[in-house]
Amino acid sequence: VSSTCDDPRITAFGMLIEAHAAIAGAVGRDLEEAGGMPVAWFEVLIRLARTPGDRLRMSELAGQVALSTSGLTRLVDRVEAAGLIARETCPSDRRGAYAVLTDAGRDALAKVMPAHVESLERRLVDAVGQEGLVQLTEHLRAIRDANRRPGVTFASCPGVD
Amino acid sequence: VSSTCDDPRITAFGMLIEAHAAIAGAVGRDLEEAGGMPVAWFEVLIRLARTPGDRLRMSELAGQVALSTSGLTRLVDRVEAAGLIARETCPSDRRGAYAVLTDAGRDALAKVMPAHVESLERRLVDAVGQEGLVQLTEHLRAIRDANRRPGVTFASCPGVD
DNA sequence: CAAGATTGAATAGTCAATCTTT
DNA sequence: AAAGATTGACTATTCAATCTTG
Repeated sequence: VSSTCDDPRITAFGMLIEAHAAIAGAVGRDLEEAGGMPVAWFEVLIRLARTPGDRLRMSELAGQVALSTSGLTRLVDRVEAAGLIARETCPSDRRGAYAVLTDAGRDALAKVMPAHVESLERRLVDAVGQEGLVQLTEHLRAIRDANRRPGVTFASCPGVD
Repeated sequence: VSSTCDDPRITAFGMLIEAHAAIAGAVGRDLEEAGGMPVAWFEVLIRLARTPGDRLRMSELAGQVALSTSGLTRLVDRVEAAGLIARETCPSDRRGAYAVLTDAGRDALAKVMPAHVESLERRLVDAVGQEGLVQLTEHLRAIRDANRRPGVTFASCPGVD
């Protein structure tokens, strides 16, 4: 039975699932402690902060945080209710909406950032090393790019991956 | 604002989230097509098939598939209802339960395996290469090991990572 | 009373259908 | 009629509480 079970591809895939769950869980707990913020919220805030104008279209943001558009709508609902982001209708295309970082959101982000970076240093860099971090990032980027969702092409907004 | 936002540690973490979602989604869709089986079911079956006796304690299995014990209880409920695994009480400690692969489960696994491996070859190996796959696996293993959940130590059952 | 597993209540996510604008 | 976003119905997961056995 076991012949194909130890296939390196299957092992790699299983490891991706385990590693993701382990570190997302651990970093999430760190973040809750530090700033009382779910890791999904942080991902939204940081993606916005990285973008010129501190704003991103809903679809684009959905792709970046790896959620369906409906999942993102609900996540944005929650973060907006907390006052950390706001919605703005796109002036040039009134079907579209932007999620925009508020001042409170910028502050919240700045507040948790040091603890978060320290958490990542400990949980990520200590595990794989400086050099490993670079390798790992490139591999993961290749995997992401090779497996983007069919629908989520969306090429507007300047590409700040 | 943007200074710390492009920190390589933050980028790496974000990439892990995106890559995981992208490939888990894609492979999951492939698997549904091929064998009509959710990827979570496959993860359960393969972990059992890799173990001597084709059985694993509930807690141990929970750790391996990256679920809480209650999450695993429910997943096992579903897979058991489909007849692919069965529960057995542990003879030496009647608090504990084993999840055991059934013949039907072994068959189902064998049936989807070729398509699954082909899917991984395309989506994983084509993206990072043969050599990359090995590097990636080791990095992920390091991350997993460095961030195991506090409660999920559980040292019984022979260790077939 | 601690450990292993399960259950209840609550949360977050998905897919399919809908609404608005192009 | 297609694109962007939202909503409704449903599924899967978690945390906290419970039950059983050691």
